[in-house]
Amino acid sequence: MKLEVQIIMNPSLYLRDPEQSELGKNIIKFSIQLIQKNGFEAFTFKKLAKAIGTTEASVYRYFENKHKLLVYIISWYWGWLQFQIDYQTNNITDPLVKLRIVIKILATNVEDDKMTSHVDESLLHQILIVEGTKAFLTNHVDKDNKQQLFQPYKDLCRIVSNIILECNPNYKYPHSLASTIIEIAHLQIFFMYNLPSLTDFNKTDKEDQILEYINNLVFSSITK
Amino acid sequence: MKLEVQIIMNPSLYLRDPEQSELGKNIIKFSIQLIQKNGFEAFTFKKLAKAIGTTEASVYRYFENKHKLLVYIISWYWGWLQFQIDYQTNNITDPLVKLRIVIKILATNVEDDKMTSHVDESLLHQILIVEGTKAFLTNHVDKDNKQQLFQPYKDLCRIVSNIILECNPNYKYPHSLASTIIEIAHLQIFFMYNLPSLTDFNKTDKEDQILEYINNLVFSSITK
DNA sequence: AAAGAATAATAGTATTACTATCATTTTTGA
DNA sequence: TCAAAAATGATAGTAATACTATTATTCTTT
Repeated sequence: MKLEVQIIMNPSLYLRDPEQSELGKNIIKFSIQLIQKNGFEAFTFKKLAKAIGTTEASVYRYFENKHKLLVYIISWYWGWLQFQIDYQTNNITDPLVKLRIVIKILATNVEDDKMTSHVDESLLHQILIVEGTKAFLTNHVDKDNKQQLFQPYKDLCRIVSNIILECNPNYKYPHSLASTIIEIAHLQIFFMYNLPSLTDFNKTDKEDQILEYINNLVFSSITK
Repeated sequence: MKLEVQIIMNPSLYLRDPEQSELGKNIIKFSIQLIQKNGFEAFTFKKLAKAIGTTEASVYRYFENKHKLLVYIISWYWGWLQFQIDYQTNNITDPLVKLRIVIKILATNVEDDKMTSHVDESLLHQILIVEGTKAFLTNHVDKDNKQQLFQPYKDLCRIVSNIILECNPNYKYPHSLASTIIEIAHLQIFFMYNLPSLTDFNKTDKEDQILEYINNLVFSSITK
């Protein structure tokens, strides 16, 4: 028996649901590979079509444009992370332990999850580090937001902020701290690899150090 | 008598120094206006040329491409902030007070500085919030970094991290905390205006709240 | 007044970001 | 199982972008 996890996506993100066909799944799979490899700016539907062995026109039947496709795969990742958090903190009662687990999920590299056949979460995590904020750092963020495109991100933040409040019901900035954890984890990983003088981490024991830094930041702030 | 501050820029950023001519200064001035108004993605040299009343070819004599121009204005801002920090923390001996001033400089909106005639720092700050990370979140970050394009950002972080160490010589993550302060300030401001459910701030007393949040985060972490 | 530098005017190329049309293949459901 | 519908492929075309090249004009400097 093969278990498959399916993340429910906002239909505004696509024209035709990519989960419903082989071509659709290939669009997702090869997009992740190409964006991770060459970056979002260099990514075009023409190159994607060529990699898949289909035509540009066919890709356009699934996604309006490459930005929507980026938001799709990023939202997918937020949904998947939410599932990971639910799963891995299940049955844990101590909120401090829970928060520590959550931070680990948010701040360290992931392995490919075999429960999702056409998505490589490890590549996706690398995309999130470099391209994650480009989903909303646009001049049409308002329009996108009205279409609920960022709901999975908001949901994730809400879940994390609730755990923060369990740790300290009087903490004044649970949502900001949640979004801070997520974004700082990405930025510090990026800096460590690309602009190391902006961090205090070296490439041995890398993830552990970043984890320690974020844990220190978070726990000293909420337990003070 | 009119005092003018001049920020020294890395010559790799431009083909012809924009400070040395009227056209060059107009390129900077109108770039800031257009990027702030429509976002970096919608910004083109053709539109810029039209706004200035010159031609695309003339703009290309100053800057290789629009990304270099973005990095130019962003670097300019880092240089200007460094000057602000030097200036505003001069003669202050208590490092905790110093750090508090630095955080305020990094995390709140700025007013247009009359000492720099063709640069509107207030607009520039808004550009930094939305486009700042796009300077380095590219697939050519390594090449750009080797050309020292991010030196002003690194210098700024080093200065801030030194102040952090003055506060607590045993603090383990001064560089990471410095880059965290800068980036989180921008992100939280962006979220507050565009995706408020990712923050705990509302639009009254906005800057004060973000400042409080960052101060809480920083000081609880380094004084613990 | 001449030389040199900067700018303007214009044109052109390759790529990107799409849209449209029509033929072919695959799916489906009566 | 056969016809209709849906999905895909093949091809073409457009407007905008991101440049490069060429020549004419104007502006500076000695």
